Amino acid sequence: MSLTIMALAEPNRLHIVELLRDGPRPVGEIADKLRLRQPQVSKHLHVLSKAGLVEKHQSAQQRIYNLRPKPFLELENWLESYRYLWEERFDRLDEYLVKLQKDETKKKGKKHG
Amino acid sequence: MSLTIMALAEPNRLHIVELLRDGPRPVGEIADKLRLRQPQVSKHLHVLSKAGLVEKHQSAQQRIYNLRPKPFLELENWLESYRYLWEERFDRLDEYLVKLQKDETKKKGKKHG
DNA sequence: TAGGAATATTCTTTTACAGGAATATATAGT
DNA sequence: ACTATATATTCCTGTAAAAGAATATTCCTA
Repeated sequence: MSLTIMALAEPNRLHIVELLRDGPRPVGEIADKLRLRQPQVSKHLHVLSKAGLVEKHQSAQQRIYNLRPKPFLELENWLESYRYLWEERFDRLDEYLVKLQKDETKKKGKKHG
Repeated sequence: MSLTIMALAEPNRLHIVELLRDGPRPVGEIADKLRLRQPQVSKHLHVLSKAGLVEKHQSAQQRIYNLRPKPFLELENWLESYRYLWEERFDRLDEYLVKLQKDETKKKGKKHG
């Protein structure tokens, strides 16, 4: 998870991933389409590879990179634990503020009594 | 999207977000639980705030931070465009390799004829 | 096996950004 | 007004990591 997010946080790497969403691509084509230098693309792909986001297949001199599902699936699972944020009817903030209010009332009561 | 991911990519910020998943928290409590210094927490919260991931509410001297749904929802939507990765029956890689194979065959044919 | 094409690696330089320390600001209570 | 508490801001420094440049490696073809 953390590795996945860190790999995706670099803008050019995110672009590469978004390009690969449309299908597998050799390094040179990625460099062309994104107007990056080949060595930087290779380096970014290396990082993405370490994070398990892409895999490499060889075809003559070319290296074809394509996305791997696992980290995306994991990201999706992680996100699920935040789904309550837009699905819950009432905010937890309200809850919290009401709780604070109550605690405050208690304190004052104690002091006086 | 890009902003969201970049904000989440810093480990301590991710921890903060995961802590806030359980409910709103004042700065000091975040610092305590994550064993971070207060100024760093404030700074991280500032970044998270700029990315729209958190909002701040005031209660006496305390500032209560809590998660905002929007960026999570957007992340979820973004992820949806990758869902084919684990839902599709056949790999796009196979497709691509077969295509390469065909192109190669064509080339050789041309040369000879 | 020489040469060319595609990609990877290495080394250096540059830059963004996280942390540390000190200080400033805001709010409440006395 | 003064003090304490909670948080924010500023300035400085160190460092990780991205880009640039040059070179190495791998593989195919003639």
